[in-house]
Amino acid sequence: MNINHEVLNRKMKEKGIRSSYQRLRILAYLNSVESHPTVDEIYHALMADIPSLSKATIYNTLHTFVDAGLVRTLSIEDAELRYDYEIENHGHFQCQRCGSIYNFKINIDEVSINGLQDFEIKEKNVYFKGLCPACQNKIK
Amino acid sequence: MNINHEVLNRKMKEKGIRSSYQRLRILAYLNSVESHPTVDEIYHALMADIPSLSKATIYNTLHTFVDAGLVRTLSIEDAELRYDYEIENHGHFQCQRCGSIYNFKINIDEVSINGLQDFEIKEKNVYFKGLCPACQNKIK
DNA sequence: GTTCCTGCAAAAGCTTTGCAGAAGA
DNA sequence: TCTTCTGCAAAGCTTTTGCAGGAAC
Repeated sequence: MNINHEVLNRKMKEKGIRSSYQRLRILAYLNSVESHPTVDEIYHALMADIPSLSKATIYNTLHTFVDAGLVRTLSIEDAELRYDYEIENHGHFQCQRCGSIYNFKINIDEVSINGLQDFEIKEKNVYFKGLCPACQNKIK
Repeated sequence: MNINHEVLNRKMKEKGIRSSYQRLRILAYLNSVESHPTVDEIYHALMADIPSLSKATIYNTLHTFVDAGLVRTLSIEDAELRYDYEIENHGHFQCQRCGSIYNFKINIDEVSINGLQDFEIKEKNVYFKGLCPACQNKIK
């Protein structure tokens, strides 16, 4: 087992999640990719190594991770939910042509808002939509 | 036909959408409610007046509206899409306890971002999650 | 008259759930 | 040993699609 896997196993135990091979591989995959994969993408990526892997297991595992605060969901008007290993505040940009999702840095706390005086804010999300550089070139 | 309906009919024609009774009623409903209804909510709200109304018609109509830029979709990690008559930039707050969605004012353009130098941004969305005032009181 | 919309039904796709066997603590 | 997880299958939901009849232009 490589060092990264030990770190991830420790993270799971810290959150009170029992470790298993499937859970470790799913978490490691989320941790390794920059995209924000759907359940289907995770499934196809791991199927080669874990032929017995079931989609239901991926759904269950991701719910466990989300409930524990280990990963979070991200939805940008998609039919499928996407999952994000990063918990820290950052924005997401989705290209309307190719569908790819990119991260960007944003300090949302410096912006002024109005109308949430008595609300308890626990999570802030920002997502932009438009055209990525590659797709702008293709359209020209 | 009331004045509001005339305005909405004109709006549809401006966007090149053929008018119909169902479309008018769906658009009027979106325009009248402050919530951000799902297809199912729209369906149940209009069923009493239009017993023959089909869900497929609502789906088709909303796609037509979205494509024309008359309404927009809004998704906050929900299984169902929600629809929003407001096109202007504003933020959405969803209560994690009761699920209600509230609008708030935010001037997202005043915040600094990093990492989207060559991207063409067409739409900016902000959504927060947490507890609304009513649910904070209930928990205490 | 031609075009496009509606409603029904069926299909497709994502997600959840029940359960028996297997694996982890 | 006891608890919890996995994988399969089936079910549940949301959304899409094909088509005949009807409404809008």
